[in-house]
Amino acid sequence: MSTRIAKPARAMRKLPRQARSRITVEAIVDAGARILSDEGWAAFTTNRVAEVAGVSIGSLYQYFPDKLSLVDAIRSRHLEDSLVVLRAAKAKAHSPLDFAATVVRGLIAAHTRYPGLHRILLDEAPAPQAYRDPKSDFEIEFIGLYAEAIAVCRGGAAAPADRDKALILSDAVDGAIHNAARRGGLHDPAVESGLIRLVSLCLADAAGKVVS
Amino acid sequence: MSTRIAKPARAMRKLPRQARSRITVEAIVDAGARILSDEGWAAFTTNRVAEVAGVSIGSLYQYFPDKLSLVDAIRSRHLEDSLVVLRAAKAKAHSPLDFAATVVRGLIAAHTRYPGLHRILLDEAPAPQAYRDPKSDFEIEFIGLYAEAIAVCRGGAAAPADRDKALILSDAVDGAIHNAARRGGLHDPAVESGLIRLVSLCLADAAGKVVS
Amino acid sequence: MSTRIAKPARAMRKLPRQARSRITVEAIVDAGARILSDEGWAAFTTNRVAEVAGVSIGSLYQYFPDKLSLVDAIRSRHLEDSLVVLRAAKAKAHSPLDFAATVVRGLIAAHTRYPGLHRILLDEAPAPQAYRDPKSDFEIEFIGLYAEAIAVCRGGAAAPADRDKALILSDAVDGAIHNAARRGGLHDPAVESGLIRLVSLCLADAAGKVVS
Amino acid sequence: MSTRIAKPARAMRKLPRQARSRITVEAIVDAGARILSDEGWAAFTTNRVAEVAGVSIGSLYQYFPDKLSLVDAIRSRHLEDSLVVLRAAKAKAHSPLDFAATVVRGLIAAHTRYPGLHRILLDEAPAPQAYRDPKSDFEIEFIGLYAEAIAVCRGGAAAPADRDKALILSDAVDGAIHNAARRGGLHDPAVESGLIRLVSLCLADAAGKVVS
DNA sequence: GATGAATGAGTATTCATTCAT
DNA sequence: CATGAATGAATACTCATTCAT
Repeated sequence: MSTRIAKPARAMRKLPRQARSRITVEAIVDAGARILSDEGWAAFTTNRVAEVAGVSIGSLYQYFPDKLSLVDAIRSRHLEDSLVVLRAAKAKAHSPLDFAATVVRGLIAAHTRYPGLHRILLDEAPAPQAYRDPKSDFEIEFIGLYAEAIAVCRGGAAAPADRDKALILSDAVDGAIHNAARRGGLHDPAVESGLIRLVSLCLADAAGKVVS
Repeated sequence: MSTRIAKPARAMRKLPRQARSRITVEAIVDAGARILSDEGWAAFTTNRVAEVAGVSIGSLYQYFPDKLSLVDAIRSRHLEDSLVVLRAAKAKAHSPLDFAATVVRGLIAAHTRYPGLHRILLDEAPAPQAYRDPKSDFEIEFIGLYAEAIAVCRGGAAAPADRDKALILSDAVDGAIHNAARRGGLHDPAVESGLIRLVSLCLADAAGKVVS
Repeated sequence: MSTRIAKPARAMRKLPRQARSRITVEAIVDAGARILSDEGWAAFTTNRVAEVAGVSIGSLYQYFPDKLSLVDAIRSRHLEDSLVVLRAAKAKAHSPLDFAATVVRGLIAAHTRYPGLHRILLDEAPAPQAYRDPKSDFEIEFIGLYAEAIAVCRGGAAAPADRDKALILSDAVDGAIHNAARRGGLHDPAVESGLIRLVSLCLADAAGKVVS
Repeated sequence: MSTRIAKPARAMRKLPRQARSRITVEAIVDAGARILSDEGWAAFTTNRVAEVAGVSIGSLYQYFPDKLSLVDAIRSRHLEDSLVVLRAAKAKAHSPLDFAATVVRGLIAAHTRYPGLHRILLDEAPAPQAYRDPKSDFEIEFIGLYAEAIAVCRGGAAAPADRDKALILSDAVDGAIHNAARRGGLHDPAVESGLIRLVSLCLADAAGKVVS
């Protein structure tokens, strides 16, 4: 969650069809993520990524038309993780508390994998145009999942206004998670419980219910 | 809110004493903010800032030891704006709805002045060390104001747990505002009303009350 | 002789493996020496060196981490020339006069190739740390050759005190050659004969003999 | 010895006539020498010199037309010290050993005062045109004093060839002293005695005598 | 396809020098 | 005379990207 992107505006130059290619691409993305996470945006140079990936700079450009497309690929991975969390949580939306707990714990876990990466992606990496694109596949599905959760919670059909509320809720959770990560307080129990409370409160309210 | 900073780690090289100097410094900061807002981080070159400020590059470096210190100066301005909003809202904290409306509208207004600036500051500009410092003067006062609002709302004395709740709330509002700004939807009425609802809900809940 | 250095403290960034690379590196060092010799330290700009070498500035930095390392490379060449002279002269050390004549003429010749270079290297180019290092490979071999010459002249074994005398003699010759070069009087016959006389006098004296 | 200069090519902009002016000029030269000696050539900026001298940069340029003229002024001081040594030694030239001891000890002392200064002046500071000028007042007197010493030692009248020999001897001593200073071995007893031996040897030889 | 040498536009920063006050 | 704010040409060095091998 957070850096909202799905279809990278700058797509990969060619889809890796052969096994060897796919391995190369993966090595590059891995190296990039590791450098970004461990050494920061300043150390994230295409030549260094190629070196760490054990690949020549020429090969890197065989698969990524430019530096930004590499960042996008790294970012996309993380967005997918967030989607997985939301998809899993939707099933529990009948109980605001269960939904909230599942989402919050899942997102905290997703942000724990590469601790440094998200801060860099958020604070230092230049965001592509598509970044704010509300029309991106990711954005549509992600907000849609929140909206469905609201509908499920209400026990009725989905309403257009649900998306508005979903948007606010999604953004709020995004801010809370990332700012906690920035502070290094992602695993503070008060953060988890406070955020779960916020989510269940909002979900219930959006669904026309009241939480005790 | 958002980019949390107070005392710029990298201070200015020399304080402008004479009137002429102060004008120069102001022109530089203004030019920097304008470039950042209108043209993005990539165009934010020290030489370009000096040019737009109508000042020589040497003068820029007379007052700012390096590029980052200029970014800090620009950032500090914005943080002060956010503090002003919170200070004003605290007085209305007895009514969750009034407090929420004042804070949300104030912050939206504060983010309207330089529409592009905050996204750049958040997404592209490299953040200094102090950025995540929960011990910064700004952070302490900002969170403190939220916590006091909770106490006022409850009608009792301030409790330590108030700060935890204030933190979550502050971060959530931060995320909602900035993501809306990213999308260009900062003035969507649904955003304003939805966020006001979120804030009053959380404030009331934190104060042990229930909102109808 | 003069600028005493052997292993450049600041080594090259990468060793040129391919033939193309070696040519590039050589072109850069050549261009640097020519500029230093003909136009002086002030004109010795990395961009200018690259231009004269017919190479891009990027290529220069591919092989030399910074400007100083280039100066070191140029300097090393010259030191090697001086060593060659001393090595050749040692064989004639049984006769103080022959040794003196060989050394003096050889050094004068070595300083004639790039007339301006040595003055620049001595007077204007910033000297690296290792410059005064008496422990450098160059210094050790260079002084050692003088000391051996003293021993050979005496017809006995090498004594520790020989190094002390070798040091003084080496430094004195260094000063005489370079100051003559500064004056443009390197080829004045009086300089050559006077210096030969000085060297044979000192060598004989150090070896416990008397020159007629 | 060494940095040969007398009449600075770039003279001072105006001679300080009034007492206040002279004090200012002295403060500037002092500050410059101190910075050069303590912090090196890189720290030797006109603005910094002015600051250390407690003078405005404008005032510095009132007395020195440019940076080089300041360096010249600092250098001249040192040359004067060397002249004083030679003048004192001339009286003892009847004894090669006495002359040699006086000169060597005096020069070593002169180079001890500002230990760092001479290395900088020699290794890092750019030398002005006049530097190698054999026609400079300093050079003429300095070499003349050596030549006179030779004549005195011989007990006869001065001969033209004496200057040639004086030149070599002067340059050799220069090299020995400065290289020892570079190594930090200026006070090594072996250096002093070795150099005294060299000087008396050459002086006696030039005067047609033999030293035991 | 892979390689890595080469490119060169671009950037932050310094510092000698001027000149309005 | 003194001040110090302002100037801006100059420079070392980086790094995304290309392309000959």
